[in-house]
Amino acid sequence: MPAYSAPAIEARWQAAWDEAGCFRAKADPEKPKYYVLEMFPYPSGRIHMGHVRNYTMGDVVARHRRATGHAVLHPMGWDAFGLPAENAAMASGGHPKDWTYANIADMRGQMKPLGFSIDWSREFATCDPEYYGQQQALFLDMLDAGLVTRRAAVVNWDPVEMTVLANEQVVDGKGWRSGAEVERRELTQWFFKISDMAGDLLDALEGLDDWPSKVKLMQANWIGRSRGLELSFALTTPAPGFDAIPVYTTRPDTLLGASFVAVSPDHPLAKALSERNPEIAAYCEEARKGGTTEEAIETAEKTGIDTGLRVRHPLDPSWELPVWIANFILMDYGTGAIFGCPAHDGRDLDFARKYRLPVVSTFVPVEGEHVRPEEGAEAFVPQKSEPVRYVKLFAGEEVQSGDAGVEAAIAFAEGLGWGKGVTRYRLRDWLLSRQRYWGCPIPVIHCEACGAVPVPRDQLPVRLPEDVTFDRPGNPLDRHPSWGKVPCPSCGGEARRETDTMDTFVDSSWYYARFTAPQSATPTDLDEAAYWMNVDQYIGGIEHAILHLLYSRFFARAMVKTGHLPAAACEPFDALFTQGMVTHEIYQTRDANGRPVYHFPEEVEGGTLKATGESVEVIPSAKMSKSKKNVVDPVGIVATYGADTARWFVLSDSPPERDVEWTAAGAEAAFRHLGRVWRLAHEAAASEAPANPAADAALERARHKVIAEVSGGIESFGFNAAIAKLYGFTNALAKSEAGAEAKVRAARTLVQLMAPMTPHLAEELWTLLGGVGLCAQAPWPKADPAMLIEDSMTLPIQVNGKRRGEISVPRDLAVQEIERLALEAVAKSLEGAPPKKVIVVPGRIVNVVA
RNA sequence: GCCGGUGUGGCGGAAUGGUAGACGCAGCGGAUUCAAAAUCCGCCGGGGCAACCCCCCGUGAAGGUUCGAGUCCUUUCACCGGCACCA
Repeated sequence: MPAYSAPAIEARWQAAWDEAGCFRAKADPEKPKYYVLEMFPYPSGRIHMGHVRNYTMGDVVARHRRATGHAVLHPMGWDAFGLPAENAAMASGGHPKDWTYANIADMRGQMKPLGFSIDWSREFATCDPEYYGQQQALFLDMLDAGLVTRRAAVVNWDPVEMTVLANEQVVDGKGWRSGAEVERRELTQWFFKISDMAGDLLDALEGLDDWPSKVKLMQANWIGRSRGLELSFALTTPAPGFDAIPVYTTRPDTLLGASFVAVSPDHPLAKALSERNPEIAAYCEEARKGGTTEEAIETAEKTGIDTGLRVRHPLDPSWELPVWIANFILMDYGTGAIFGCPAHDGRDLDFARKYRLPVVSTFVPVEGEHVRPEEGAEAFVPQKSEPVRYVKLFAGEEVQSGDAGVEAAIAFAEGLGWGKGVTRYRLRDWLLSRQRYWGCPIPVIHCEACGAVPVPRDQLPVRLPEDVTFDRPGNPLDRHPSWGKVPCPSCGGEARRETDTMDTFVDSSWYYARFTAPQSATPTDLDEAAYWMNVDQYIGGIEHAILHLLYSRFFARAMVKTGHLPAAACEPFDALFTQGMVTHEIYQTRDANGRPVYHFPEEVEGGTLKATGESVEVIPSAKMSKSKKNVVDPVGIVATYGADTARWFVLSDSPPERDVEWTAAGAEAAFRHLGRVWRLAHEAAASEAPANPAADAALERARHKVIAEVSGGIESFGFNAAIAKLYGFTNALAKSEAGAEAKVRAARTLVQLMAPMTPHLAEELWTLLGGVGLCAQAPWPKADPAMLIEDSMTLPIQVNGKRRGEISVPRDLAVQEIERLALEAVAKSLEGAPPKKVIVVPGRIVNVVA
């Protein structure tokens, strides 16, 4: 028997699959179709274990579906635009294009040896002009359909580099390279009008039965539908151009607890006041420092400035409230102005305490002790569904839920005409402009006479110029000598190209549709899209739960609206699975100054550095990252153990939705197990043992059971559980005294069930065990239901919920008889006392209440 | 700060409200071997007991619902993901 050696077999079977064209996606009217897609990778240049895990899961699904008679589409591509390519160009002087395509070639070379059943003929990169040209066509159609708009938006501005920064380039409120304090600055930008679809995007979540409920919940909270009141506070102090401040509130029932009105530093009123009042201007400038992220704004210390203006309370003409400008009010949400009710909002309370503004409770709990916020307690913010007792009431009942209070307040305000109930969404329009080079150019030409004019479709794609340099900060498109100078398509006069490129989320919002016809001369081919869409199973990281998935759902709707997808594809992903990360321990020593120094796992052995013998500190597992050096290179693992071991390991130890910790011992164990299967298969193939009726029947029973368990495990994404069952069946086969024929049959089933996870090993042993053709093309085994039924079973007996014995009974024994046997079995524990009650859960358990 | 998730032996983890710890790793004992590697067999949550039986404790912490809770509810702690220009 030859020893198990992956290098000897894996390349050979990959060639055999290629030659047979096993993985070419072919429409077949005789078969149900199945489209399985994993989120495509960013071409960083190296694949990592997270990729291996993600694509292995998709591959298991794809291979299993092929075996169960589906026409399968399983494509791969590259999410190839983005910042890292420009950063690399700045750091080492190359060109983003060269860097990106070289990385793609490297990564493809690292991926192919893993044996994924991918239809590589459909591969594309989003930076291919053939792809982004179609994206420009889509953009123009969306522009025509009224789905695109242009207006001002706030960006991170680095005042030293004079350039826009991405959020990740802002560290502690400062530019990552210049170290200068970042400012929030307004720029005119392009938007997709996703907020027009907010209601539909929210309501349609309900129909996504095969999405994780946590993802649907996160999306629902992100879209954030709220019912509230829009009202205006009339100014009692004159202000130029303003006689009132419109405010939106989701808690109009707390209006009698209002103690101030506050506007965003970006509010028109704040801007107007800044022009006349240097103190206010200075405050607004200060408040605009720091990054644009919601996190930065929410966690910053709350500050404000009293404008000196006063407004009248709508419920009491004699009641005046001060108007503040405050840094925690977002201009993007509602009207950019609020009324503060410190008693029932934590942020307002912090603000009120800091600036000694009044705190007035409007409701208290219905019962129980309650310390009011005005007496020093925390803000009282119960769930809106919870009933509370109103102590400052102007509408509805004294005791009512917050929801009822809100509705009563809205009805009251509408009745008197000083406010109106509105439904608002937290979801903002999708800002798609980026002031960067390495992205899809926005196909628009700006003409002084004609405005923003679409590039004529016959001039697409608008290609990125290649003669650009990255020796300075800022967008090379802006400073390119000739690229931007074009005649206006409308009047022929002098005009300029738009130099903004598209957010890379645009690229990944429709690639799933492009895979159905990747060479089409239009964005999609409707026949192909109608056949292959929707994606039956989408697999990727939980970090994409909100933005990528929401944008893709929006794009699918936009593509339906512009005629690029059939109506049925408006929800592009039928089923979604979010997998966990691959983690690893971190090995750290310290340099002379006590700063941490990280070491790669392969440099460490037995808690010490191989090179110097210095002992390392082991930090618990975290997501693999280059900076912490806790990465394991799949290429090395494949070279040492083979692709099958890597694939088996990433699926075996953890449930797929959870993180998995890569350990050298675990990889070793996976390899040993594959070797064991290898030996058992060879032993079975060489066996001449005569039939052994009892053992043969037992093994056959176990064979049917494992078919049922593994099939169910794969279908429900219980890959780790399926693998545990395969371990169990391997043990059963090893111990079995069955004859040669039964053992060969069992071994053949074993390798076939393993084939989705370890396809190369499976092919080799399939052939050895007399399997016909390629295992990759063999039909999936079926379990005989009759073989799955056990004749007798063990029932545990509890007394007061604690296990005190067990009985073995025929599976269809009458309940009375089970009860009698159960009482007999636990007679000792009952000490002669008659039981109060006996609960028999047929087929499960008996509980005696003593 | 806000939204979402996770927490079970030395470790990764299993368990439709029904025998907690399947399966694997590590460890321990044994077989095989001149020896080792490889392989095979057995044991393996904590405590009590001479001991199989048996008894007590045990699923981050504290309460609750239930005949019965790792699982459901409330509070709380820790860690992870997202927060709109990282992908």
